[in-house]
Amino acid sequence: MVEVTRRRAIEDVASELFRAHGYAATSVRDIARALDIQGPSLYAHVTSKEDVLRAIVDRAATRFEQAADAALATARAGHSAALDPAAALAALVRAHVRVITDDVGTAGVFVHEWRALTGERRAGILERRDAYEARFRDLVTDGIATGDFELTDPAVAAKAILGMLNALSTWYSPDGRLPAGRIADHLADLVLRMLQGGSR
Amino acid sequence: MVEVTRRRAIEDVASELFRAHGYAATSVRDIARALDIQGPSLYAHVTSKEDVLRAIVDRAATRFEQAADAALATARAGHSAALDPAAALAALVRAHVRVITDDVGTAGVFVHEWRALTGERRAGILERRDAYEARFRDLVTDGIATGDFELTDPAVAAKAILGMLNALSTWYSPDGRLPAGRIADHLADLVLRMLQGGSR
DNA sequence: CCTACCGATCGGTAGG
DNA sequence: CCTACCGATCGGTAGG
Repeated sequence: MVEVTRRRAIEDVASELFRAHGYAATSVRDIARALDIQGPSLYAHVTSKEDVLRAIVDRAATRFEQAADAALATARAGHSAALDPAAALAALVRAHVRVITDDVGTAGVFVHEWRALTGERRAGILERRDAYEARFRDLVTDGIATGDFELTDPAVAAKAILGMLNALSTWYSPDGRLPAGRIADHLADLVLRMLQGGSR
Repeated sequence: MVEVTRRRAIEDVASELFRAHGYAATSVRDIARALDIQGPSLYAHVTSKEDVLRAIVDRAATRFEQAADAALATARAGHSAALDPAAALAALVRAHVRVITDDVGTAGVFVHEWRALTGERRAGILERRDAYEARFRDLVTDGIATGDFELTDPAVAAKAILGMLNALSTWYSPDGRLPAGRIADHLADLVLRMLQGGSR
C-alpha cells in the first residue's frame, strides 16, 4: 500500500476499515483518525463517504475484470484453435484469487459492501458483477459442450465457484499458514475436480 | 414465519432487515416500522438492538448445530462399523443447505452479521463457528485417511466448502428457478466430486 | 488541513 | 404500546 496521492491513501485506509467493520459501521471520523487528520479535513479530498466506497468498489471491479481479461488472453494464446475450458477456467480462478490476495481490503469491500451503494452506482456495479459471473458460467457451459466438464447446472456451478473463491476475502491473511500461491493452487485444483467429475 | 410471540416477530423482521441492509444500516426505528409500532415500543420486548442480533445469531447457530447432529446421527445409523465419510459429508452438506433455505434471513445474519457483535458475545459465537467448521474439516480428514477423498489440505477444503454453501444465503430465493431440494442435490454433488478427485 | 458548527438521526429512557 | 425527550454521534458545510 504505497500511496502516491492523498486521495489514494484515504481509499486504502477506508477499504481496510470497511472490510473489517462494514461501511455503515465505519464513520468518516474513523477514516480520518486512521490518517491522523480531523474528520472534516477529509472533505478537502472527497465529496462524500459514499463516493469513497464507490471509488473502492469501482477500482476493485476493474482489477477483477482486467485480471480475467489477461488470464483468458494468455490461456487462449497457447491454442490456435479452440480454447481448452479446463485450462481457461484454472487461469480465471488463479487470477481471481490473486486479485483478492494482492489487496484483501479492496477485494473484501467489492465482495461484501457494494450493497451499501445506492441508486445508479449500485445498479452499475450490479451489472458489472453479473457480467463477471457470466464469464465463469460461460466457461462452465463451454466445458460441458466439449465434454471436459460433467454437470448439469452451470449457473449453480458458477455461484458455487465464486462463493468459494470470494470467501477467501474473509479468511485470507498475508501472515497466514499458506502463501497466496499455494492457496491459488489448492483452489484451482478443487474447482477443476468439482467440474470434471471424472470416471468414477 | 409464523410467530407465536411478539419477541419472535421482532427477531423475524429484524433478521430480514439485517440480512438485506446489514446490522449497522438498520435502525431500531426501521424494525419498529416493519411491525407498525413506534421505535421506543420495541424496548418493551428487547433490552437492546445488539440483544436482538445476539438472539438471531444464537438461534441460527443452534439450528446449524442441531441439523448437523441429526444428519451425522442418521449417516452413522446405517453403518454399524466405521462411518462412510462421503455419505456423512453429503448428509452434512444437505443439512446445512436446508437450514439456509428454510430461513434465509436468519441464516444470512449468522453468516455475515455476527461480526457486529461485541465482547463476549462475539467471542462466544466465533467459538461455535469454529467448532462447526471443524466438523467439516474433520470429516474431510477422515475421508483422506480412509482413501475416499483425495486432497492434501483439509483446512482449505473446509473453508472452500463452507464458502460455497454459505454464499447460498446471498442468492437463494424461495421464488427462484430451482427448488431448495434441487439446489441441495447440486451442491452435495459438487462438494463430493471436489473431494473425491476420482481416477483421472 | 483546521476549528466551529449545522440539522438529522441514532439507541435508549422516563413516565405513563 | 404510546409521547416526549435525552445525550451522543452521524455526514457534511462555512470560513478561514
